[in-house]
Amino acid sequence: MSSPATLRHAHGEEAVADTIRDMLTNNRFASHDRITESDLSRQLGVSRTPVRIALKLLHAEGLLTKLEGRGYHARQFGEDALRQAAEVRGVLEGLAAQRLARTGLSALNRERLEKSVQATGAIITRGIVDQEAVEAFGVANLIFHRTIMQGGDNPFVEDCLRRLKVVPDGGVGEVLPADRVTWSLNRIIVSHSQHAIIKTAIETGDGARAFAMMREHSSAPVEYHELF
Amino acid sequence: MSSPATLRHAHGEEAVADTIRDMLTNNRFASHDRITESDLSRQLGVSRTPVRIALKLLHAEGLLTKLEGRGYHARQFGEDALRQAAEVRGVLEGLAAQRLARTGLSALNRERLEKSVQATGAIITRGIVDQEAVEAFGVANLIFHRTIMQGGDNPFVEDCLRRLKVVPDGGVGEVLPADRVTWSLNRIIVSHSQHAIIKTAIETGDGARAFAMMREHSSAPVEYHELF
DNA sequence: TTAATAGATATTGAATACATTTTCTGGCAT
DNA sequence: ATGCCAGAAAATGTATTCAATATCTATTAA
Repeated sequence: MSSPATLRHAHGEEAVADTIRDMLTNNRFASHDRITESDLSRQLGVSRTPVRIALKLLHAEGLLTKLEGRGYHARQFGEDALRQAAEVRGVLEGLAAQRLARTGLSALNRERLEKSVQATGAIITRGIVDQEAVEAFGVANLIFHRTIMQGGDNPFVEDCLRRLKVVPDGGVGEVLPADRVTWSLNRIIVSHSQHAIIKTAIETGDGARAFAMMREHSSAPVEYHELF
Repeated sequence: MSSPATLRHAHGEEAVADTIRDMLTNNRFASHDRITESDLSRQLGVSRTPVRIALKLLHAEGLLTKLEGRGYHARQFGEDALRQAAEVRGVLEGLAAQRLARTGLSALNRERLEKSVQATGAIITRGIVDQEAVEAFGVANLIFHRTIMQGGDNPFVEDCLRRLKVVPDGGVGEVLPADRVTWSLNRIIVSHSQHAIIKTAIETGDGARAFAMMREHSSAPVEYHELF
């Protein structure tokens, strides 16, 4: 899935931003590389104007740091960035879960959570942690988190959570890749149990429990890999 | 403090964005006004290029909604926007306070909180709620909230809180203006007590209390004006 | 009166040219 | 060696132009 150095979709200004964003998240720039409008415009085969706009947008997104007169750098995230992002994710997803517990689940959201929990349960019953299992878990996990995020029905929660995506593996429902974590059945069992508890808390209208468990679930796993 | 329809600082592309931002927050556009590049460029006396970039940035900030082919609208915030923003502010400031309780206060931050609490205490001792008192409260309140926000030492918290500023009166430490709330000594007493409790919780390292009280303090006041 | 349509208009997107500002570089004096 | 300075180079900011697309409007046919 290596993205080309030229534009995929010939048209569209957003396409330029998307392309550069991909280049950034795929570590196509070394940390010390200076990123300038002219360089990129040559590289992508478009004029400076759309590149200029794209760089400003990406800077506003937090993916680029400005070098004031010498271009941009790909923003570097330190060791603690993932933890910091997880803390924020925790309280925001917790808030969404709490609200959901208050307002009650729609039929659709209820089914989504149900399916997700069933899917992770099935992985555990099968008892084998191969690539297929990890992928299936990733899908179910994403559905679970997205349902809660959107179900919270607060545009600012979603807005803030979107900003955490600048951190590699820091987005909502993203699962640490196999080269960063050793996936074990234990980890899946813990996640599954937490999902199930959160679902129950929401269904019984126990907002405090939904908040606390969701917060724990969303922010702590960064530390769990010291456990298993 | 009516801002002129032309640019203040002749130079700088950011100046264009700042000017338009001011125009937006000062309700210089009717809700149905269509905002287009050409119109604004004429109005501000600059070419379309900087206006174009400014509009895209403001759209990314969430201040404008796109009309796809017909310009932008000034984003309208419904009745619940202030409450939704307050909920998010609550958990984020709560998180910052909790972290601060863990890591401990720097000498500077400790002094800031101390001064802020003393200032609000003095207002209560004086016992008169005139304009001077309200302004003094605003200053002390802002210092208190900013100290906690920044002291939490999590760039994502600050980043997310910054985004809440799109909501009128929704920013950190912003106090509802006199035309939206009747300021009473009661309200100030409640705020002061909460500040004092939060400060104590942080100083004694009681993270849970710091979180809970800060969350309450930052998100609930929207509802308090039904009390007093 | 309504619906369809073609031309006019408005709006955005991109490229180019130019201006301005800042940084980089090499040489010179101390 | 170190600091300073001037010219060159680089980078950004703005204006203007052309192109593409979408919207609006007036006219016509049913």
